[in-house]
This record gives sequence, C-alpha cells and structure tokens, in this order.
Amino acid sequence: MHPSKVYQCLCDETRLRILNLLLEGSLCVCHLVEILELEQPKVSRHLKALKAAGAVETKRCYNWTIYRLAEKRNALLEVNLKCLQDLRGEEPQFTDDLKRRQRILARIEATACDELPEAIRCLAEGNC
Amino acid sequence: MHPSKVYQCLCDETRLRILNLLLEGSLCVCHLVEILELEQPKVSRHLKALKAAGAVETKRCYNWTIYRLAEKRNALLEVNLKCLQDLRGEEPQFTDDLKRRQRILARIEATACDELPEAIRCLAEGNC
DNA sequence: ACGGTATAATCGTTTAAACGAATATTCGGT
DNA sequence: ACCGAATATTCGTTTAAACGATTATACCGT
Repeated sequence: MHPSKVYQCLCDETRLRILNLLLEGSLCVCHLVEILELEQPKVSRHLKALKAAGAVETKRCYNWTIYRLAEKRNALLEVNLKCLQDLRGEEPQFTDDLKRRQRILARIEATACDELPEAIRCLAEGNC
Repeated sequence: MHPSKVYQCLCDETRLRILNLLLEGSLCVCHLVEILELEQPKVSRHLKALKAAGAVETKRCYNWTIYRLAEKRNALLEVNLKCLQDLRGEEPQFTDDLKRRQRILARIEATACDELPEAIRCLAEGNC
C-alpha cells in the first residue's frame, strides 16, 4: 500500500479517535457510537474505511460486530499508532473518549449476571 | 496542530515526493518542477500547503526561492519523515526522483564557472 | 526602464470525501 | 415466523481538494 494511502486513512479526526480507542481494546459498533457521541451510520462508514485500509478487522459475536486493530499491520501504520498513544495526552478529545470508554465498560461489567442471556453476559465479560 | 492536520499534509503523493527530495537537501522550485516532471503551478500549490503545515520554509536567493525542510518540526511530522527515509527504497517513484535529482544537481555544478553571473554560480555551487 | 526568468496567485472546473436521512440486512430471542 | 436490536448500505447533497490554464508579481541583468 502506498504511504499516501496510509496517511489518507489517518487524516480524519473521527478515524483517529476510533484508533485511539481500539488501542485500549476491542469494541463493538454500538459502544463506539456511544463513546464517540456520533451517529451510527457515520461511525460505520469510518470503520469501513479503516477496514479497507487494513487498520482494523472484525469478529462477529452474537449480533454484535466487534472491531479490533488488525493483527498484521502496515509498518507505517504501526509507527503512527505508537505516536497516537504518545500524543493522546495532548488532545483533550482523545482523553475524553477514553474516560467515556471506561465508564461504559464499567457499566457493562456491572450488568453481568447469570440471569442474563448468554450473549449479553459474553459481551459484559469482555469475552467477545 | 491537530494530528489529523499533519496527516492531511502527508496524504498527497506529490507532497510526499517533495518531502522525500527535501530530505536530501534544499531545492528551488524550478528544480523541483524538473525533477518531479510536473507543472510549476501544481508544484507551487503543494509547496504552499507544506509551508502552511509548517513542514517546509523558504529562503530567497536572487530570483530563486529555495525550499528546505522547516528547522523546527512537529514531532509527528518528524517521525514520519524518518519513516519516509526508511520506506524510500520500496517506492520506485521516490528512488526515481532521487536519481533525477542527482543528475540535475550534477548538471548544475558542471555549469559553475567564474564567467557566469554571481547568481548562477551561487546556485550551481549550492551556496543558496 | 525594459526584458526575461522564476514563482505565486487566480479562476472556473472536476474529483473525491464526508455528510444526514432513510432504508436494508443480519441475526438472536421469543 | 416474527420482532427487535445491531450494523451496513444507499441516495442525494455539501464540502473541500486538486486540477489546468491563465495571469500577476517579483526580481535580476542589461
């Protein structure tokens, strides 16, 4: 992949926010939507772009689609993901997103109990 | 500067080619035009974008405008310039550009002689 | 002052990205 | 089989880049 294409996938703020979040762990679309406070189609569109660029991959778990950073990543992308981790503290938007992520994950874990359907427990326990 | 803006300045192939060349040393617009084999207005436009992003700066020498990498560079840009140097060998376009650069610089040096006007000698000798 | 070279800026057009709103699809639970 | 939740896709519009062609500006040498 040409370097300019890698940069093209990094030059949108929403996509950077998504990558910043995925650096901390996988997330399904509905949680990304909630954390980013954006419309679901918009999030899906950007996820599609990231997937096309080979930055993320998906796993299906019941009716959720879990997004995570791609296993094998372009070297240039890899370097910039590290940069993103370093720069994270300088951009309030990134740290705010991470705070919302924590809050939401805590809430999901709190709902985990044996009475819930298997699918929801699986998600709550972070097994999918 | 927001990271996405840095990437936005890197996501165009022509601008990457210019940065690749400037990593080897300063160049004036007319030589960039010759090396890149592109129209002058197009080159100037991209140089303007690079300057606006703080990636390059200019120096006037007689009637040439010499472009060089900015002295103080954004950390993210810096990292990616290093990447560009590493990836250079993988993109034929980048190595071709460097070859043309060599050829052109050699030709300019060859024209340096005391009978030439000061301006041309200055340029030929790489002093401006 | 003039002519030529180097560079920048303008203008109208084209291309591509991002968007909101709406709709389609997929899939698990009942 | 149906319903609802989660996700993806479509469509028409808007915004922003990039473009070619042209013109303007700056500056040096004569």
